[in-house]
Amino acid sequence: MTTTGPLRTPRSRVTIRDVALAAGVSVATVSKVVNGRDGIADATSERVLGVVADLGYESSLVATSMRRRRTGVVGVLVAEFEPFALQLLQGVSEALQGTDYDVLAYAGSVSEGDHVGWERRSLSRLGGTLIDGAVVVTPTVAVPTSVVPAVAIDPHTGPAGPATVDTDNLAGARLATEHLLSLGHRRIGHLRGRGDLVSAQLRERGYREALADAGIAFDERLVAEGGYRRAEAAVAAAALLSSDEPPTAVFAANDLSAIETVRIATERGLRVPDDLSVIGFDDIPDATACSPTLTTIRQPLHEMGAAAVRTLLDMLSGGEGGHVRMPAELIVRESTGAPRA
Amino acid sequence: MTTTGPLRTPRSRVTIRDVALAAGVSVATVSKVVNGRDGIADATSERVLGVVADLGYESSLVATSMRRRRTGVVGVLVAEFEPFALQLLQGVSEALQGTDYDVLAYAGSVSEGDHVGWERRSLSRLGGTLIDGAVVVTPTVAVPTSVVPAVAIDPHTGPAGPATVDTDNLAGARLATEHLLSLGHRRIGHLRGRGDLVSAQLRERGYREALADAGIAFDERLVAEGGYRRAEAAVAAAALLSSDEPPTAVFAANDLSAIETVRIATERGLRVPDDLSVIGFDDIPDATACSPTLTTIRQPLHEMGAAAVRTLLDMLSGGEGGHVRMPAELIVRESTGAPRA
DNA sequence: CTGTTAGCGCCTTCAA
DNA sequence: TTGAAGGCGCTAACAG
Repeated sequence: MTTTGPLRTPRSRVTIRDVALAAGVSVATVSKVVNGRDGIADATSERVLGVVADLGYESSLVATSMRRRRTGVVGVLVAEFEPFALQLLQGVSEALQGTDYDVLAYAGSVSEGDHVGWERRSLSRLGGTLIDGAVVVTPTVAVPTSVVPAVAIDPHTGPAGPATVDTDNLAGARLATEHLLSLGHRRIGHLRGRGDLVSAQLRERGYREALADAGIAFDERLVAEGGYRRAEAAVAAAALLSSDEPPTAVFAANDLSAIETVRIATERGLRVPDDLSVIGFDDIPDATACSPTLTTIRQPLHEMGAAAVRTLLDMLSGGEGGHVRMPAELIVRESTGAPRA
Repeated sequence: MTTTGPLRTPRSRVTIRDVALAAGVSVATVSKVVNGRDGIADATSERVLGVVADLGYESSLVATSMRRRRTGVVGVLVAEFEPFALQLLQGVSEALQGTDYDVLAYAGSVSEGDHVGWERRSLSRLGGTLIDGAVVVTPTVAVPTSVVPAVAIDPHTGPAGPATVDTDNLAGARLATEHLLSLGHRRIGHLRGRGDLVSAQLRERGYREALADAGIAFDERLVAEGGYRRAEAAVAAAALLSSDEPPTAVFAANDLSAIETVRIATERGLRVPDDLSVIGFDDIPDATACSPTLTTIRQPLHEMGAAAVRTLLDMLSGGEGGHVRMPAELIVRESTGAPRA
């Protein structure tokens, strides 16, 4: 820290040129040696490799990918590193073990705010150069596939575009509602998800259909806007619970909303599940960490990640893509029970 | 797929040149407009911006970072996307909200196997170009800081190098052992972590010290090698439980090992915690998802991620780095209880 | 105000 | 068997 000259050179990274210089060969030769191209004398090769080891040279992923077609890296593009995306990431990563692909995850809207269209931006910025293909998590708009093969997981627009993986939201919502019905509930509330998302619409439809099948009339007063988000869900839950005839059970469109509902109910002195049953959707890790643990509809996130990888690998070798729909599963835990009396 | 000519041009990504061509200006001008440099006529600027929007142009992160010094991206380098790393990643990501840094996570040994030294490789490949700084999760060797500022979380070598964040492993292990002692256990087993890691050594030392303080002689037969890994831990747990005088409680060096221990015990008809108490270390999400839920020593992973970010940001603006040690916390759940009779 | 020139680090022809 | 030249997409100097 003594010399703060105009040209700060903090022992920059070792480049191919440094290796070439030290080995007394040309840059091209080093490149060939490092990449195992043949047509190099054994002696030269050894010498170069020695220098490479000495200097700790590693080719720059960035420079390499600019010049080469293939990088051997699959990108997982997310808006934000939240539990849902992280589970998916884990599934993707596991499925990629044993292949010759590395995984790179990129959160595109960390510094930009909730900018809709982050997926397009990320895909353009990374695609064609850094990554050979992408798994895009919960894209808000159609994923352009022109830049690089991409498969969308749980796309907000439903199965549009060449390749998607999602969960059977309709069946899942029916499962949730039927579970509450089978426990004896008749006044069942619903906390909607974000109205502009296909998944939320399907979850509400499943709720309505299950009610109809059970011969229960739909009651608009039992439904509120949870928006898939904590804050919004809290307000909605409070409204629902303070109505004249509050529900005895609530189906929240996702676990985040469900957890908020439990919190609000508890604050008001209601016991879950004795006074109020709550069921969520997703089965994020928090669903088992909260108290009481949350009954929910599980989306098989790991398997979805793996399915996305299969589709992507297929596309990378010329395949067409396709749509995969995973089953939803009811996970009964502590937050649901029979209504009182 | 009809024309497989020598020059495959599958609607490649839109480059700055396409924009320049379409707008009838030079490449440099487009660059200036896009980057908000001044000295451009309003008319030109507007026209270029129009074309940019039309074509959906986004600058390539790779190309940009080759030319520029700063990329505005912080890298989180992990060996593998497993729960521990993912929690940390979430902490890092949250702490970076509101700054103008994006997050990029890279798993360096997915395609390469357990190659020791993945951190050096990843750092060299990404550093200096793609990322401005790095948070390296559980590096196995000293992290070279020459390429780019880097802070190591839970380094296997202990607080070496310019910047690290870790948990007080010694105190944590004492907490764990003292918890079992306070429940009345006297024959307490230990599943070691990987012997070459400082964290594992400290955890064993904490265990021994706590026993000594309680006046209990150390018994080598109550200790086995769990290696921090599922498979190895299963074997070790089986050995421990089938000894002549099996322990009534086990302190496993991490949650993964603890969960395996519970599984093995259950298989053999032991009830946890009635017949055997088990305590882990880490508090990964699985610790609440298993049954019975796991008593453990919590490492504050989110906070550690945040601490790493603080240190890194400081280094990025010329700071020196430093060592942060976080407290460990006992989380009592269902897997521990008093010994029978 | 705008275009030209010169690379960033690397890989791939093509000559020598 | 090796080296020189060109260029991937972009930006930072410098000319015009």
